[in-house]
Amino acid sequence: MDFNPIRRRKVSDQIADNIRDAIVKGDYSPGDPLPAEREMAGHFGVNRSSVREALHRLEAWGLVKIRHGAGAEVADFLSNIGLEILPFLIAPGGQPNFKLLSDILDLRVELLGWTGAKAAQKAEMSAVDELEQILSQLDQAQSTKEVQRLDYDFFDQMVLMSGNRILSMLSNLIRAAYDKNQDIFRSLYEEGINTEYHHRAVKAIRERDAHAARQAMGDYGRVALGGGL
Amino acid sequence: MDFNPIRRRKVSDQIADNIRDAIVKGDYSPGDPLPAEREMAGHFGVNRSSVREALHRLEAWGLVKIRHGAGAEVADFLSNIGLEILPFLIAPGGQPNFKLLSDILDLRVELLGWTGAKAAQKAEMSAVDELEQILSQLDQAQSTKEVQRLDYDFFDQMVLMSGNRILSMLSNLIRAAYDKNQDIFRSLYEEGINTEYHHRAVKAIRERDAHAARQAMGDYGRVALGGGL
DNA sequence: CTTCTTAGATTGGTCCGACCACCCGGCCAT
DNA sequence: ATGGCCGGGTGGTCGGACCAATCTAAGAAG
Repeated sequence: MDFNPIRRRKVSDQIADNIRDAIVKGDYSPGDPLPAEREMAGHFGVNRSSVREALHRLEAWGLVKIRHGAGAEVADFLSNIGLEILPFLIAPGGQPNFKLLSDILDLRVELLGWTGAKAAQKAEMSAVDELEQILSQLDQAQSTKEVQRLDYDFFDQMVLMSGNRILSMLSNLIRAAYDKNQDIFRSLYEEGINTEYHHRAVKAIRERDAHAARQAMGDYGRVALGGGL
Repeated sequence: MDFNPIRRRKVSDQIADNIRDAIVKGDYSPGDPLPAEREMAGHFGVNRSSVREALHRLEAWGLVKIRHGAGAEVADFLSNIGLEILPFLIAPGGQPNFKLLSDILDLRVELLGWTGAKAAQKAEMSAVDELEQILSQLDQAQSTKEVQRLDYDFFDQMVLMSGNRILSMLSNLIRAAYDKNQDIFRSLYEEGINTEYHHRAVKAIRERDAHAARQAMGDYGRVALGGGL
């Protein structure tokens, strides 16, 4: 038996994806009115309830604004938008948004350094062992894909060690953005990576040297990631 | 004209608030099953559609997980949760979550410094003028509430000047968390604030001295904000 | 006894049609 | 020009029905 899995998606999910893509691709700009619920339902050939559900999900994500009696319109982008749709903003319609990408990398570089420092202050030694284990796997990794995944795992583990929950949430979002656009970020890893910085960071964390850990991770972000774009 | 606004809330909004509060207060823990939609509808005396709408909004925020045929359960908190509900996590049931508060302040201090540095690099001079204007208002402010608001405005303006959109989104979320819990954060401002750091930061930004700007804002975060909790 | 099957009950997903609440624009009397 | 009225369009809620996925427990097979 070797059939493809049956992919069953909720109607409302598909509708939501449809509208979301249309918005991030630029078919609708902030302030533009969206078609009425009844109209969309007719267009898609589904019940109005499903359209409503989709529309309300997009509203919860901050993409659209719904006003009773006056219809729905595209919300003011990038000001109050939920970070959940960040992954979809990175490459709308396949075209990478380089300004946004560089913003993300900038922030990540900063957070890398801080995360290293915090981890050095708070980490349990058992967690450091796990971090070292990930690093050894990273050293032996063959494929680009594997290197990419382990590099992210390394950062995730460090975030965990920092003990800051907000940072965890934020890291999850950035990770989601990376995962959904793997091919775009892959180019950063195609020539392999230099794990010298990782080793410096682990050493610094083990010695509880926050300053050195910050330096190591910050250098890594600037040299390995920042230069790639 | 000085009337109070008439507020009319959607049924589904009230339901969503109800369930959200029950969850963040701890009446339901991650993994716990929620009552069935039909049951809730009967309990609240509303139609099932409204309950569904509320439930799906909470799902979009990452608070609950809905499985077709198996009911809804509280999602694994704080791992994949949307940052939109951060404001409600700060003081569930009126009890401040000090661990979370300190996490937020920690992150804010770090971001303050970075924001200052970025602003020094990228800011338009006209924006610096606006920043200075906010600061002069801050110097003359009388009430605690006013000081609090202007201090936030000062930071917001600097975020704008940094030009990083991700930082803007993040800053909006933190600001929302502050606004919804003003009374908790007010204690930080009750003895007035020392605007020395603000002045140092403005001066550094005007001279495009990124290092000095980072130092000034970082110091402010550590001394004025970090010490209060 | 344990394990597997299966039928029924439970729950979320979708649909339909109806009505209410609200917003907007145009028309009219003032 | 102003305010009030009204009608059409829109989102919000309702109730009821059926479909689809899941769970549960009784019964069959070993």
